[in-house]
Amino acid sequence: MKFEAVTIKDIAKALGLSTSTVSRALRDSYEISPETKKLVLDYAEKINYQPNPIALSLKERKSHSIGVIVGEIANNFFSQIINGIESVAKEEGYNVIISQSHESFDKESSNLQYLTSRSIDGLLVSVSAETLNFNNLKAIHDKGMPIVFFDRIVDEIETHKVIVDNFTGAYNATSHLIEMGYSNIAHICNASILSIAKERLAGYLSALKDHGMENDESLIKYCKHGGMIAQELEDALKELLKNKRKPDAIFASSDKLTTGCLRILKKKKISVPNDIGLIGFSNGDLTDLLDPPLSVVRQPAFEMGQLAIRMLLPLIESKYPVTSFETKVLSTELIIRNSTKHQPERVLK
Amino acid sequence: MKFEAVTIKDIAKALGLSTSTVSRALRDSYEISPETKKLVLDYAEKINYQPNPIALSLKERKSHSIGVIVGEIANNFFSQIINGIESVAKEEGYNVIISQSHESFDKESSNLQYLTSRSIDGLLVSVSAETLNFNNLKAIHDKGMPIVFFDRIVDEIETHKVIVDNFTGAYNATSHLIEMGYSNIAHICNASILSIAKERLAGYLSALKDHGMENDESLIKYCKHGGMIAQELEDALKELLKNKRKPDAIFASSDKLTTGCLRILKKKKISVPNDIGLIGFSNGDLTDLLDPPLSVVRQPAFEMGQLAIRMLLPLIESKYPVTSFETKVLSTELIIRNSTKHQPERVLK
DNA sequence: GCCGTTTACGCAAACGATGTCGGGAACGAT
DNA sequence: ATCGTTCCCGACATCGTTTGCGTAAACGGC
Repeated sequence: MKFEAVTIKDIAKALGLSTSTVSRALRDSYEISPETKKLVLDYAEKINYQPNPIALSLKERKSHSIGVIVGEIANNFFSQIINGIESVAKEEGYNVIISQSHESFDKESSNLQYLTSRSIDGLLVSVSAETLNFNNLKAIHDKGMPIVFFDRIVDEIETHKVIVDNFTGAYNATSHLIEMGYSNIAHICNASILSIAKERLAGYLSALKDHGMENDESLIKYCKHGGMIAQELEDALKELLKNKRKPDAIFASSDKLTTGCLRILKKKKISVPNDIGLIGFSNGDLTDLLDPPLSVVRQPAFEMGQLAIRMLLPLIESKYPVTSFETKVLSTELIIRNSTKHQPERVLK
Repeated sequence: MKFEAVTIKDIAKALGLSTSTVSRALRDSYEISPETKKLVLDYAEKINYQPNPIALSLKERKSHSIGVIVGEIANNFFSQIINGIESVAKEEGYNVIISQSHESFDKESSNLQYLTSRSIDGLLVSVSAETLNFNNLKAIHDKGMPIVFFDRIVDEIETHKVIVDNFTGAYNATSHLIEMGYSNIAHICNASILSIAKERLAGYLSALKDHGMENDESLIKYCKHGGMIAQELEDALKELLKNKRKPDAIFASSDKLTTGCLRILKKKKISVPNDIGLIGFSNGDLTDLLDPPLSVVRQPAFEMGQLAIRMLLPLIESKYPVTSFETKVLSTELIIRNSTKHQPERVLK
């Protein structure tokens, strides 16, 4: 059963005008007399005329839709980003089509394929944890599709990018742990190929070094599915706990890894923060209510989303290929709560 | 800068054929000779031809997009529903356009307006907490737009609907509180106009009655913005705590209200579950890690999403108006954790 | 009264694809 | 040789809208 819409032709017929006249009247062209304009406008209003966006898209070769690829919308970080994107998109008359990679390379590829086949005007992408090569993205970009990367960027593709200062975020989180008295600090991160994983690892290492602590490779664990597969995190943690240098604190690199750690530690009856301190990147809205309340590195996700689309639109609307690109870097915020609070030694003081 | 796509014309020109022949060859029409078909198919493959969905939409007067209106995607309940919707949509070749009401009637109306102007084929709706009248929805539905309601349905509009058994969910939650020894059970719910609020209230009242407890109006509080405005929940709770019959347990009607209660009670240093027991509808994925772990009524959100779109598609694709509708009711699940655990009296036993 | 200019509108092509119709070529049957 | 089929394929219209161009009518200047 279809939804019958009124077209410009209906107006033309009803008023005894041509479609061109109606079209121009609606667009307030100088070629149309004020009387005719009023006639058309009033009638259009009366029958609630809505221009058909599909016809317009065909004519303009622009769909006014942009595709967004995120890990999963259930993740607060991404849902906040999407809110930022949508707030701008709506203002500017763009549609947003969201697709989720669920951190799988295959899903990401098929989403990419799907989105481009749906003729979108541009793409906002945060690559999945599993992504090993960027050939698909590169091919699409080379064909002229405007892309802006956010969060998990791709160095190999030259375009605008929006990230946070992952290095400093990780540096501060690690330094905080050190200052709280933790000395064997483990780091659980995403697949090592990811930009965010590299930067956060570097921040972690730099903080250790600056505080005169040595780097111990056995305290660094990679979760190449970003924690989407529960087992990989469980294995990583198991290895850490069996490690001859046993960690007394964990810095986790993502939302899922952080809360995942907490869940496993609880199951193993390991007390946070007394046995092990825990801090991680997270934009969850319940971290303050957890047991214990989590110390987190928070990212300005809403702003990232806004910025990303604000950078994308000029690429879409530019008549000539853009050749100069920039990478915007936003700051993270360190929120200290009880999960990194007291070391046993400190309690005794 | 635009993304130049290859069209059927390019193929026709390159092969010295007409566009109609190419079109038919691609659609494997019997009117085309096997040789020509192979020629066209091979060439199309080679230059990676993708049919333009916009042109198709214009021709077929179908956009192959459906609109979804939810409260907010940051809410796990809704993001799970969306996952369910997308899983089916993708299979069936439909696009999903998500819009968030943020529980505001104005935003819902403008989203509705926006979605219909984008020529969608159908609509999946869970009305906002603030929605006072359904005139907009009704007008759109009367014009022939297929709509399926889920979660928060609208009785006044006759169409397919998907809900959970809110009555039983609430009944079981309330009964559980009673069985745990709580006797002054408050209920915090959404705007009283909402279907879910009515049904859950009824379940709550019925459980009280069946256990020989009397209904006390002063223990029932409505949050007409669904907890989106922090103050309203804080006020509701303040009143409850000042009430002459002071509640020793709270049954909250939604995710946001449940975790919101917990946050406020913590701030007021009121212990859950010792001072006050807490249970609520929630699909959050961290409720087990909260302090205390929350007892919840969980809804099969993913299935609801799948069911909703599965009911919508026939409405869209039917050639004649559908006049017979059904309402599917799914079961909720009661998950018992510590937030409803022990009453002081019980501890002493 | 002739011509140039302005005003106000219509015609038709175009965007990419599909579908209806019609027709040329090849073939067999008579 | 003529006719009827069948097989392939092209011309054209169409979906709803915009836009370049053409043009009739009105008007003003001399």
